[in-house]
Formats: sequence, C-alpha cells, structure tokens
Amino acid sequence: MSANALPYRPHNHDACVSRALADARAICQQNNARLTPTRERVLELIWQSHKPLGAYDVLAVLAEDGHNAAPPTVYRALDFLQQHGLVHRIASLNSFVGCTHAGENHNGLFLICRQCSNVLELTAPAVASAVSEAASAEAFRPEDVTIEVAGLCPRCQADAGND
Amino acid sequence: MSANALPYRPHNHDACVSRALADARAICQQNNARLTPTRERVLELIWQSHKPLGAYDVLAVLAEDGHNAAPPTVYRALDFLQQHGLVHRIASLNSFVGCTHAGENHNGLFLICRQCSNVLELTAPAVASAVSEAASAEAFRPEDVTIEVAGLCPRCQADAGND
DNA sequence: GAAAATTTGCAACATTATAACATATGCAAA
DNA sequence: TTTGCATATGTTATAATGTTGCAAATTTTC
Ligand SMILES: [Zn+2]
Ligand SMILES: [Zn+2]
Ligand SMILES: [Zn+2]
Ligand SMILES: [Zn+2]
Repeated sequence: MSANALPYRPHNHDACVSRALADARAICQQNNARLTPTRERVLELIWQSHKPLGAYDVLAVLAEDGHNAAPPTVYRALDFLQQHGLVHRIASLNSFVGCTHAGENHNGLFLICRQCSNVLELTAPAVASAVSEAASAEAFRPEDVTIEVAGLCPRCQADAGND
Repeated sequence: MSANALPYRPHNHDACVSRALADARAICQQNNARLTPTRERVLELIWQSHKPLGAYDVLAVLAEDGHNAAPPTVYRALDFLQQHGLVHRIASLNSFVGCTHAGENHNGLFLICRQCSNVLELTAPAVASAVSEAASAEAFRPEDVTIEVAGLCPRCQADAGND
C-alpha cells in the first residue's frame, strides 16, 4: 500500500542507465575528469541493475565484451567512479552499486535486501545528524560514514507470505 | 576538555581483558554454549587492544603460541564469538573487535580512528531510531544494521595540531 | 559404555584486492 | 610538429581475506 521506491517495482530500467550515464558525463566534464571508454563501460555494467556487482563480475562481462582486462583495470575504473561520486562500494558485500544521487554531495544510507539483493540508496538527514551528534559527544571528528541496512525489501516481504 | 572514552586515554587494559573474558564465560554458560580453549584464546587475542584485528593476525599469534591452526580454526572461533555477541566484525576493515556491550542486545555504532585505529563502540538509540524510521518510510524491514564512522579520535586530533 | 552431536584438524580452493613496472595515449608548450 | 609531461592502461605476479569438504577427535546424551 506504500509508494514503493524504484528498485522495488517494475520500471524502465534503461532510463535509469541512460540518466546515470548522462549525469556521469556532465559531472566528469564539470570536474575536468576523463570518462574514458573503459570507465564508462564499467559504470554502465554497474548500472545493469539495482543489485550491487562485484569487481570480478564486472571483469567477467568485460571479458565477454572481448575486452582483454585484468583486475587492476576494473579496480582502477571503480576507484575513479567512486572518487567522482558515481558509484558506491557496499562494504558488507564487497561490491559496487551505482549512485542514485550523483553530484549531490551526500552520505548515502543503503537498504540492502538479503533476498533479492536490490539496494536502495537514501539520503537520510535525520540519520546523518544523529550520527554526527553521537560522534561529537565523544569528541570524535567523522570523515566518512558507512551505513548499511540489511533486511527485506517490501517486495520480498510480500513474497515471503505477509506475516 | 571532554571526558574521553576508554580507548582514547591510558587505562589498565588488563582490566578490560579480564572483564571481557569473565563476561564471555558468564554469557556462554547462560547460553549453554561452550567457550572452548581455542575460542577463549581467540577472544583474548581480539581483546589485546581496542584496535580491530584481522583473522590472519589472530592466526599468526596462534602460530606463535605453538598452536597448529589453519584459517578455518580462526574463522570458526570468530563466527562463534560473533554469534554470541562477544565480538563484532568491522566490515570496512575486514577485521574484528571485542564487543564492549556484551549481553546487552544492542546494535553497535563504531567510531574508527583512521590514525590510531582505535575503535569506540557506542549504542546510539537516536541513531538507531532514525535508521529505523528511514527504513520504515520505504517499507523496508531491517534485520542487521551496520554503522561505521571513520575519522579522527580526540587524541589524534590533538596530536595533529589543534586546528 | 554406545550412539549422537559438536568441535577441531587439515588440505585444498575460492574470492577479493594490490604492487610493480612497462606501454600507450592525450595535451600543451616550444 | 615534435618534444615533454601527466594521465591512463596493459600485464604479470602476488597479497590478503574467506570458504568447502571431509576425517578425526572430543564432548554430551542416553
Ligand atoms: Zn532501475
Ligand atoms: Zn550516492
Ligand atoms: Zn582497554
Ligand atoms: Zn557490541
């Protein structure tokens, strides 16, 4: 009965990909950074779905492409994309997902479904400020905040029998 | 000028270790779980300091002990300790730290100093409820929440020149 | 004390990530 | 235009982290 967010309902995912690539091109131009073919291809692959993808998964697809790539190629592309805020690494899964708030200077909070693997990235100001206060109370100066919530997405809750 | 938490000031760390081991014995007894010598030794090693320790670091010390251990020994002990809430895994570091709230049924928030590596575990109800609300707003059912804050602890801020 | 369950030992293997160095490419001045 | 520089990529090897599967040993239960 709720207005489900994108990954949780059928949608024209090609539009997601196109938008992500267009945003990336704009952001890189603005930053004077070079979105080379390899980097763009890796970003496109990461955006294949809203499920995070491992570096070696990306590598495998590149191989299918006929691209003769080794791990450093992928990790370097992913580093670049992360640095420009185009993808995020999900620490609890050792994998990568496209950023849905590119260019917004945000700290993501990730809702990760343990069933279907889809990830929803949120910006949650209330969470950010609560974390900030908790850190302040200990005189700790935060620089990088990782918030990953594993659980069941609305769709998978329904599938599992609504208990 | 603030009342620094434990890891950030000199303290009798042997007391930390003793308390952790005593708590562990009590909790395991209560849970009908067996804190075998290997498990207890691994817990003790994890508690060597307030800095997280990698599984292979633990393994190396076991080897020095003369204990003929392989990776599964360590990972199994760590799994056991995690299941009983005696240690936590820090996803962003692939390493493990002793739980300072054992037996309290908590979701930890970890403040991780990038300089000295010390970790302070907090229970931050305000953060927990903010996360819970953010998830609810998306109809997501959280099961496991990871919150890791990297930054500078008060001590290392001071050392770095108080800017 | 025998049967069942749990724990450990052990070997091999799988996955994720980085180091080091060579080559190539784009870009800007001379 | 070519020289030089910074950036990006290719390539090989290796490091670091984590798992599977099965056999032996230990502990618990009956
Ligand atoms: Zn989509
Ligand atoms: Zn993002
Ligand atoms: Zn201590
Ligand atoms: Zn804890």
